Amino acid sequence: MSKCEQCIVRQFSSLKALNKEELLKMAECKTSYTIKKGEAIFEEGEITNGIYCIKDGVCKLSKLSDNGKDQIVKLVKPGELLGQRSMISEEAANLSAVALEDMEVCFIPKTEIMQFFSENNQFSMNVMRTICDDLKDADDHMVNMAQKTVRQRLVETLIYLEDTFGKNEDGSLHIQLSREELAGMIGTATESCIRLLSELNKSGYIALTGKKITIIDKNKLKRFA
Amino acid sequence: MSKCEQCIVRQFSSLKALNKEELLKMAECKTSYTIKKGEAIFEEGEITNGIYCIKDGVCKLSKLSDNGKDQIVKLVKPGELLGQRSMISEEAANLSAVALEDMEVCFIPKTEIMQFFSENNQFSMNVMRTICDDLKDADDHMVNMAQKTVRQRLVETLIYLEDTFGKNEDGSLHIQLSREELAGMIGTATESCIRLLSELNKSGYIALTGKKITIIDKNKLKRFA
DNA sequence: GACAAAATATGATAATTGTCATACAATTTT
DNA sequence: AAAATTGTATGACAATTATCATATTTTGTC
Repeated sequence: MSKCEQCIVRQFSSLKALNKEELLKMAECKTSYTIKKGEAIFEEGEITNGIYCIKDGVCKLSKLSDNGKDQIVKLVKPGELLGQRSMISEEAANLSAVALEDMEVCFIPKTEIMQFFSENNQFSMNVMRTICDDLKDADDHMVNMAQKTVRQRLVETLIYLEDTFGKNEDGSLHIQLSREELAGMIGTATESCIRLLSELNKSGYIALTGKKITIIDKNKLKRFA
Repeated sequence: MSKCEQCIVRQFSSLKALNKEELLKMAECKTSYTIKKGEAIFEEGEITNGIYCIKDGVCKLSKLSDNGKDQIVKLVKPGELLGQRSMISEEAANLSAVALEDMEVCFIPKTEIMQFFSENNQFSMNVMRTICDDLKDADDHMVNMAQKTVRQRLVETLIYLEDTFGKNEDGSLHIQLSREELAGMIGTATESCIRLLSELNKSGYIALTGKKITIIDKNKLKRFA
């Protein structure tokens, strides 16, 4: 069992407010998991009874719509926590969490977290702030979905992916999404997504090499949308 | 200055966790306002430095999109609190709050609320839970915006309005929204909204009498969408 | 009540987006 | 290595939705 005290990603999450004693307690009750690309950490409707701290890898949070398509609501990076919302609301998960890469996550039981809540006010405030940030992002995202065209959403998503997850040495987006997943992020049909990528490619804003996507001129792309 | 202790709507908000002493303190520092229909409680970008408790009337929370249209993110009823998110995140308001009816609201300064946070754990948990509920609603709303047609969104919004705000004696929706506002809720052009209402009217699912909208058969309408 | 302004309604048309079909490429399985 | 499966790409077409123009109705103001 590894020590939470020495875990680097913890510094980036709400958990940074925990003191030594609390970290030792947490290290004792946590469970570590390895999740393979494509596997689910939890699924919509599942009761989780705790939260997951992401140590390594990226996952998607998505929801199945009535039309059978999976809408991706958020991508989650190392250092972030998963399942806080359902735990606090005492509800089943509203979203599914599926690994986009191989992942390492730690599970911390609800009882433990609830105790931190009642004893460590700074920790509570951190969690609250994180959820508030998520709410702002969700509201903004919603407005974009409602008011922007598919092309605008695609362009903004590509820029977001580069800014958030970085590029490979060859300049292509580091994070690997299938066309279907990209379509699920921007909220459109897979074919429409492919078609628009094609168009951006032909116009010279991006380059497509296999599944790799490279943004050629970010500012030009921004202005175009 | 009226007593918070006797305020009925308080019972429906996170504020129900406050004890007698805290309520007395709050009554002393709160400010009551009357807001006329169409007036703003606060605007996007404004620094609020506290929260508003809605005593009477309904308001819309909206955000101006790049295309110049106002997207309505949420409607807020008596008993609910406004401005919690920006206060906790220590940011300017992300949304504008504009009265849809004449309103009565109370303003409670940030310093006061922050003290309740640190001294009353139940209150903190209540606020957290409310924000978690908002986040779930926002995520679901986002998926709907991304995956459903304008017709589906209109139908679901009409049903939501009846379920949430009730009907008049004549059976029409109690809450009065302009066509532009309704379009702003479902995320579409005003003309498209009007056209679809017309269509639902001609098909007998709803009745339009002036600005009044009456749902004729809720179940049939649901099935239609 | 008359006028101006705003809101609602409808038509015509264009643009966007989704769906279905099919082809091709890449990946996995046998 | 061949076959099967899956993912990507593109064409053709239909459906949805936005935009612009223009009536018509309602509301507010003097």
